Amino acid sequence: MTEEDSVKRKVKQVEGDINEAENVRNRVNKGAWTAEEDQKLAEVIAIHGAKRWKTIAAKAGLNRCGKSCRLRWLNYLRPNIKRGNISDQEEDLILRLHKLLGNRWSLIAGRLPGRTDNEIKNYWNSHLSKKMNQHSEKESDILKRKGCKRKVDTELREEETSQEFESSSNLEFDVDNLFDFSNEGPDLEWMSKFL
DNA sequence: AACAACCTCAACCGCATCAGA
DNA sequence: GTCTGATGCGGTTGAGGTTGT
Repeated sequence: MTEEDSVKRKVKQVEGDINEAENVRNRVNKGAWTAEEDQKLAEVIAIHGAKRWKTIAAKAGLNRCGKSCRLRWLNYLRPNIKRGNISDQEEDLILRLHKLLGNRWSLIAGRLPGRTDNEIKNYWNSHLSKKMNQHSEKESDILKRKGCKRKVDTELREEETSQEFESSSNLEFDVDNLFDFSNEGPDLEWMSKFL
């Protein structure tokens, strides 16, 4: 694609965004969903399937944009959604997958049945990122003081905490299944080969 | 009791990519 | 090959709840 094409595309996208923004200002509902909206959306999806979100929004008589309907369905209304209480095993899985994949939340979520990318992203940002920071701080602290002949009690305790963190990661799960990326498309084939 | 600070999570936004005409 | 609308993704925001002072 030439630079000119890319500029044209950009302009179109901006125009589209402006239109969407105007729509939003004029008529589209925003903010928290009501039980009534949820029900309407679920009914329409049951009939027409979870695709053509703009049409679904219109058919349901919701003053919502398609994007909003899609998000609501995927993160809240979809069947088999697990809510709350991420288990230790799930947390461990998230930590490992994040180490491997980075912030590719949808891929990570794909390995955690019933969990959404949004939920995992939120959980990471509110719980795990802090935990990781604390963990790495402890590690660097110990490294700094490695010259000391004797470890003081507190340092030992910190090491124990660190070991607890590591050992809590030794929960059981199907590694082969977890790290089988063969169905994720060509961009992750390298990972399958690598593993 | 009142207020501020902090935390959580649902929802929105902007952009990239896909798919069909 | 190009255009355009639809979809998917990750980052960000903000309302509401909780905790601390």
